[in-house]
Amino acid sequence: MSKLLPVRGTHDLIGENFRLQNHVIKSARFVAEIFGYEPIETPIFESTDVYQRTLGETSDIVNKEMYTFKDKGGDSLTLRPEGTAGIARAVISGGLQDNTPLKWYYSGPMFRHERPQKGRLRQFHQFGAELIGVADPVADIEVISMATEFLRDLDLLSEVKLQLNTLGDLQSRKTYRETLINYLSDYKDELSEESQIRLTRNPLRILDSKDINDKKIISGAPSFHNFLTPEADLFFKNMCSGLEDLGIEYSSNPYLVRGLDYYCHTTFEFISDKLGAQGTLLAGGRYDGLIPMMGGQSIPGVGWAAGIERICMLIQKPIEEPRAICVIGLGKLGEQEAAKIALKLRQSKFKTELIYKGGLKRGLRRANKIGAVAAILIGENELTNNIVTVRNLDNGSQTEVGFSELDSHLAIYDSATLITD
RNA sequence: GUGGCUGUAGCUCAGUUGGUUAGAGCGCCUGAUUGUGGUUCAGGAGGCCGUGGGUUCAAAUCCCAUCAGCCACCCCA
Repeated sequence: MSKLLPVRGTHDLIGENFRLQNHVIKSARFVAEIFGYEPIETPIFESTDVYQRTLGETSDIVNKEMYTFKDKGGDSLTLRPEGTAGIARAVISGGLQDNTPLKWYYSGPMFRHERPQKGRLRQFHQFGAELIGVADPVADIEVISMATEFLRDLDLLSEVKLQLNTLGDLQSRKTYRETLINYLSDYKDELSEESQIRLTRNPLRILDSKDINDKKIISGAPSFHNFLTPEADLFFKNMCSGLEDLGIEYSSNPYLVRGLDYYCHTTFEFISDKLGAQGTLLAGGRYDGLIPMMGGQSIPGVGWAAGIERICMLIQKPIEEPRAICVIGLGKLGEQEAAKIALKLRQSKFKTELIYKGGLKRGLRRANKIGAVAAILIGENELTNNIVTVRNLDNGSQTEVGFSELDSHLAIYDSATLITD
């Protein structure tokens, strides 16, 4: 047993797992490009206050989950725990506030110091999309529609459910917050320990408590939707009907409360029941207050982020990769020729595996192990006759082919072996 | 940060009420085939039984501690 292990909550991404993640990210990029979004990459760490100011003083992310450190100049820096705050910072830093709408997508690692469990890591990957500068619900609709198409392309739409809620505008939230505290105070002693703390810090979050008793109390609570200002109510209704027009199925969950402070109006989550306790695989909402909160102009935004690892957990079928052609040279001259042929194949974009050493048997065994479609054999016979032997590894048939006809002969394997992107 | 479960070969796991050289399957290596893979057969390598302490004539097995992993709470993608 080695003592050299990856840091808790991190792991190495190798082979199939890596390919699967790449596949998911590739699908997401593809959809984002189709929707007219542009790629952006912000740094993996930011000044600590980028997150501290925006995520909310009461959020757990700020309170206990951030990887914060001082650099050699004494500045407090933080490994990004999520993507949106950094994007908002980039809007301001880049002087892009007059260039709206900004339509961006990003992907990369995020860091949170949490206790790892199923679907929860300390370094994990997100893909996200942001639409900045559009106050109308068309933006919310587009962004949700994009998430839907992303999941459809991955064949996951039947596995997930879309839940929607509105947090209203500031006015709505303020009124409701008071009403809720009023209501819950009567039950204060019956609430779970955690919810009693939430009551003073962030009462809205009691709404999505998992505690059975809390749920009972909440079911009698006044409904948020009755406290929406007419504007907020209209916003939500317009968005819902827009989703319906696009044939997007959703259910309304009045208890869906996002954890981060900058959300307002729309919140949504795509949820699966196959992921254990961490059922949310893609979530987002509207954050009109974020950029002004950071000192920028009053620019609205909507967006979402998807947990790549969580999405990967739902994908069962293996990713199809091109199969290789193996080039096996025998003897010194054979090996030299093999290297030349391998390069030619590679220049023709065939996935090519050059066998470095060992005899024919070893070479073929390796070819079989990596699932190659064919092996090209170059030994004494071939060298003296200026040919190569092409062995079809699926049926064992062999063909002798002249050097010049090799490319055209291999065309029969094109669909299996060519690397196209 | 709190709780529950689990640590035996590269991987997945057996290991009876403590008892002598700790096993299997898969994988790996060699050979049956010195120019022919996948199947088969024969053989081989690989273990401080997570770590440290304790009980005992004797510990993979019982006790304590510690570390790690998983799952859950919390929170979130």
